[in-house]
Amino acid sequence: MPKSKYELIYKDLKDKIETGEFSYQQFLPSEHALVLTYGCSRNTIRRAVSRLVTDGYVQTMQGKGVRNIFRPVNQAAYTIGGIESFKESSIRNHRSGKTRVLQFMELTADEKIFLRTGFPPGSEIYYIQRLHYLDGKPLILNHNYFLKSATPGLTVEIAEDSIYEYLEHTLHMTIVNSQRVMTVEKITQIDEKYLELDVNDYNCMAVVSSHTYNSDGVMFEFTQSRHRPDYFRFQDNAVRKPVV
Amino acid sequence: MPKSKYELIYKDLKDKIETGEFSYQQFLPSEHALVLTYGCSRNTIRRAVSRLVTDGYVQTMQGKGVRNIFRPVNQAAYTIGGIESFKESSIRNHRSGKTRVLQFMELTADEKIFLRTGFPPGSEIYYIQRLHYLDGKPLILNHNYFLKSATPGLTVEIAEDSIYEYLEHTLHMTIVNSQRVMTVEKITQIDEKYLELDVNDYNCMAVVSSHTYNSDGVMFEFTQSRHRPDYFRFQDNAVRKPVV
DNA sequence: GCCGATTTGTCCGTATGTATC
DNA sequence: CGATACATACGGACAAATCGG
Repeated sequence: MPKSKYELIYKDLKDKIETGEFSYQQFLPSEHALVLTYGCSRNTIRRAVSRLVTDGYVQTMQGKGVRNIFRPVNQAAYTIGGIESFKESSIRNHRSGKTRVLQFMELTADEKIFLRTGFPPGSEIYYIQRLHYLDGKPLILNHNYFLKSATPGLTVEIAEDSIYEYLEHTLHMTIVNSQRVMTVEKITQIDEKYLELDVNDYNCMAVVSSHTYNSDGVMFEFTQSRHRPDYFRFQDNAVRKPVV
Repeated sequence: MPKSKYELIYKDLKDKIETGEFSYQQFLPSEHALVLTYGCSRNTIRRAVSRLVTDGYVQTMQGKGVRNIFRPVNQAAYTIGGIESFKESSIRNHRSGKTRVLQFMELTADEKIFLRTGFPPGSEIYYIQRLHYLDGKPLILNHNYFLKSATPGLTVEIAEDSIYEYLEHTLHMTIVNSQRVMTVEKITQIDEKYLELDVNDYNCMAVVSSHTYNSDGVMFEFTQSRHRPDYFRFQDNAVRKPVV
């Protein structure tokens, strides 16, 4: 599939920044120069550059130019702002990921599940408990709740590989956005057992809860990810906006 | 100061969504209709809507429309993606915030500080320890390192009010972006003392480390924020991008 | 301090592509 | 198929900030 022009330019500039073609603190070519280089309109350049800004790769300054502020140390681990499956981020970080399914069951949402997940009572749900290993170490314990009507045909085999791959490639679902909340919670006996934790060492952990939507506007997934505290690391680039 | 047109439209739509003018899952007026309503070009509408998308307020769907997916429960606490001072977020959440300065000193960066903060050895630094109270409860313990050459004239009085206000309004600095990393760490005796924690209850906490840049491309601040685990809550909206 | 050249920021109008209904 | 809606792309205009002469 041919990508859009601004995405190609974005990717090209990103590569050039990552490979050090522009040094730290150096200005990129002006928008006008990039227009000539890529043979496109200024708007298209600006779209590509604005993605680099949200990635924290560059900063733009009116009257001056676009400055490279990328430093290679940033590559590490998980980056907030995008949605990624465990399999995808493992590959991106060149690590070997494995997934073990601890539980796989179908259930009907009751009041208690409604309060936890937001799925209305009576909804048919797949509940899956999975353990994600990175380089042989159990790092993340996931409690997944999938709305059966939106994600029919889930199996243990799919859950062991990649549920997102199944949803996107087989069911042709389009995953759009995910509302996430990060908190710190006490570890449970289940965490202790499967993540090989010692409650005398760490007694709490990072928990990421997410409500995920598809392009039909359906909230089809609620997931609670429980992360080993000593390996948890989330990155983010924040942009200062004028106070509204 | 007159804001730009797309910002005004963004704010207006955001208000209408928050006050429930559009119900959950309902479609907003089409871009064309909004063009007529606001008397502007379609590009301008699209810029406003795209900010709502990154806020997680709406999702756009080609051929269909723009769907409202905002739910009031989202208002809570701190939202990732923007840079906000403690004072600003207190006001935004209609809470009473207070700041107490525990330490205020000037020092010269050595190798150890360089490794922790990224400020090269020899840099003149303000080191400030501050405790942030919300509704009378100590919630956040901050270790601030400010580059003296970029932030001259800091005082205890300023640190008790708002350092960002001083930097932006008095020094006319423009704060651009902040690279943040979230981790979970063991609590220290200092945390225990000032945040009124009991190590037998929680023995670790959420830590947000940030490197902040101004419009001169200078990394002028390193801050480590240590959050009470039982009150820590960070929100985020992630948008699924096509795999690159 | 002023002026002009350069650079990014905002805004407009238009055309075409693609998805939905 | 046509109508509608969002997505991409182009070109042009002017504003605002920066910098050098």
